[in-house]
Amino acid sequence: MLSTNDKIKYVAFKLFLEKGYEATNIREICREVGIKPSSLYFYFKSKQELFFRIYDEVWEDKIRFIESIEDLKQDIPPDIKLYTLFKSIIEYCSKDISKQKFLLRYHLFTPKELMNALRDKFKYWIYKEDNIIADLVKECMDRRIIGSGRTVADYVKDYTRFTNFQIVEMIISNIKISSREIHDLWTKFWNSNFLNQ
Amino acid sequence: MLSTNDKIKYVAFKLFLEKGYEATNIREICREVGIKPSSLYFYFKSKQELFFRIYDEVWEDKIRFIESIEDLKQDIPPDIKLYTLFKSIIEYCSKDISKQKFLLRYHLFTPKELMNALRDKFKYWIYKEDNIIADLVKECMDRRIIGSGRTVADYVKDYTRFTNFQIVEMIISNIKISSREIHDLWTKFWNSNFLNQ
DNA sequence: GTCTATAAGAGGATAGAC
DNA sequence: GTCTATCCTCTTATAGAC
Repeated sequence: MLSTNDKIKYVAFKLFLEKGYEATNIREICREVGIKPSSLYFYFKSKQELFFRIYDEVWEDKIRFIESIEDLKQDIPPDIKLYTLFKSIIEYCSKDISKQKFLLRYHLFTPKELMNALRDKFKYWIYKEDNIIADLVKECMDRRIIGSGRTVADYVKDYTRFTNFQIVEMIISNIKISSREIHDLWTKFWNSNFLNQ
Repeated sequence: MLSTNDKIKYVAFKLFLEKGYEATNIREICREVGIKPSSLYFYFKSKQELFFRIYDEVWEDKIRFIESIEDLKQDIPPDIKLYTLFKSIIEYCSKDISKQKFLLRYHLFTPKELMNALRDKFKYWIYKEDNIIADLVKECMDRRIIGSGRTVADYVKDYTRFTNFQIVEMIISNIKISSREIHDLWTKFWNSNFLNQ
């Protein structure tokens, strides 16, 4: 059973995703939750605060998932770890694409009144995600698995670009990527972008 | 010098793209145009009508561009025409990506009150675009340039999917695709999806 | 914690003068 | 064609009772 606080966030997330921030109003959220608007303001001091709490939790969930991947903590070659990370993220998104669609919506079409705060938050979370990837890339370079002619940042950029693109494809086409496809996509990507450079 | 009608559409397009339909209000459009709200209602009977007129014009512009490509009317092999069409569309989008970003926004995150009408309009325009591609695909099959093991519709789907994804990549990454890249992308796509099937 | 009641303003749209 | 003035509804948010 969800607490009132969680119910509000659950309903608001759904409406912010489907209808967008501006078109979603407090009354509708409250109607679906089964409370009066004044009660919502007991939990969240404004519509903006409600939105940002949800936004942060979407990212928190993703980062926590990545940090919980057991294989990344084991003594495994770092290139295998990069593949495992990619595969895990795609599987995480396949299970429930709505969180990624939410992020895409607000990164691509940010409401003006959320712009400044959202840009800072985005930077913060991307930095966290990039650092995890950068550590693995560094290890690959140290062990000479990939060339040192490019910077770590370049490799990280290619990796996140590749991963994000698969996510966007899943959102737009509304299809899931099979294990076989994940493997094929990775092989193509790894051979053309990371090896022999 | 733009007419008042065109000025309204120009300003409204910009705001509908950047702020979204719900967050854009008539008063703001009128302020930027330099008229009073009641004057806008002389040209457009509602906010929805204004939006749909803009939406249709964005598609009209794209279809008119495609129909104006001289090479598609010449006596050239149909596979070369398919490449020319792809190349032309990417160049058309490179010149001004905002129209495609507008379409992506409203196809991916459609305001509820526009949903039904927009779905019908979308079907109408996609049908037009697909027919142009289907004609070229049919010619390729007739001349045995591509295999007949798949339906025309399958080929068309692959083609539009491929093209649209390059457009989405341009929108999200905010970069343009060079002539060289257009050619390489096409070769890869053609060899893996159209030949020997 | 949840309610009723309401403030204060912004929204789309219209009537009718010029 | 463009204006002034205004209608009516919806919006976020708050005050204060229980």
